[in-house]
Amino acid sequence: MSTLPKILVILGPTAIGKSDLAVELALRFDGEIISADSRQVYRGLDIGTGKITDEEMKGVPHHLLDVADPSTRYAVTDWKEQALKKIENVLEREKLPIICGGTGLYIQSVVDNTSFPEVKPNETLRNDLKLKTTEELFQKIEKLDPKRAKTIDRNNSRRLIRAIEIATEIGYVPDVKAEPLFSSLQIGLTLPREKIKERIHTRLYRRLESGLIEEVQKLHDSGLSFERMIELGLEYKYVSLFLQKELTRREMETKLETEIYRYAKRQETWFKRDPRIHWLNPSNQEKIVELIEDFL
RNA sequence: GGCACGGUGGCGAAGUGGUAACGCAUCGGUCUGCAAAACCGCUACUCACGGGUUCGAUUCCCGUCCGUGCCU
Repeated sequence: MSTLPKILVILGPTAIGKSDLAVELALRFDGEIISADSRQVYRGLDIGTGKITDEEMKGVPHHLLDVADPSTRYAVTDWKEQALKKIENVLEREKLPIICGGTGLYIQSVVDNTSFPEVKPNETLRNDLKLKTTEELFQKIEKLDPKRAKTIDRNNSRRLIRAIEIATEIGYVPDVKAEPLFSSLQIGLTLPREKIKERIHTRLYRRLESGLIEEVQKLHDSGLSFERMIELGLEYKYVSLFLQKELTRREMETKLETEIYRYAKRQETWFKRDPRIHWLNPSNQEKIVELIEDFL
């Protein structure tokens, strides 16, 4: 029997209805929500990320929203560190921590407590490596850590650079460790692809009507570069391109719609490989509640 | 009605007398500090239709249909 503290995880692709469900469950099981969304951590990214509003929270405390400035880079390790603290706090208050979000890597980092090498980004090294071809980068990591080279994606320069960064600093790339700190129940929300596509469509147009474009313009006016917003992806990326006249309104809308859909598919692909996830239709609340009761 | 050009996978777009580049989407997948990111793989037994020439046509010829532009 596990004596680890219990946490609940609500995950799934974008536009599936995670936030609403999480609030309902928090009310029912006396929980607090810890958002696991790599973009909702940024202040000012509201409409585009579908950040929950105060009324929608219905008084349920939400953590890890608006904890970073969008011009700075916030990464998994930042999130993991903060999330672990928040979970401890919630547990101390004898409430149920509910992690809710669609960023698989973040969720995994606390569910499995995966380790990340303690090597900080080395900008000078990165800039240097950026000039090399993936071929060259691969040869470099092969020399530094042949074991890591065996499994790394040799076409992915971003990964190659990080691996080289780690290996040059500590000599090799350490294996990932996973030593869970909590006992977690992961509930995955899903719907047929067609449904997801539909929901993405209507949600996008709702966002456009509620001022998505204005939000991006405002962020830009306040000093956030289009370049950075393009990095942030999806809504911020394509609306930025539109505002810079690189896309027509129509092109922006259709491109964005398919990109969001593709993102949803990537999320599903990520989650699919974790057999511990209990997949359910978001409207099947009875079953979800039942699962949680059994778990608690 | 005449003249011209064109009809290639879901979309865009190459191309050749010997049997179909590429981009996007679709579908599948990867994942050791940027994860809404980065990266990988698959996908036209077929080139509007009918006939002809040819050993062989998507590619040449004729006709039909459709589209676009120009002209009367």
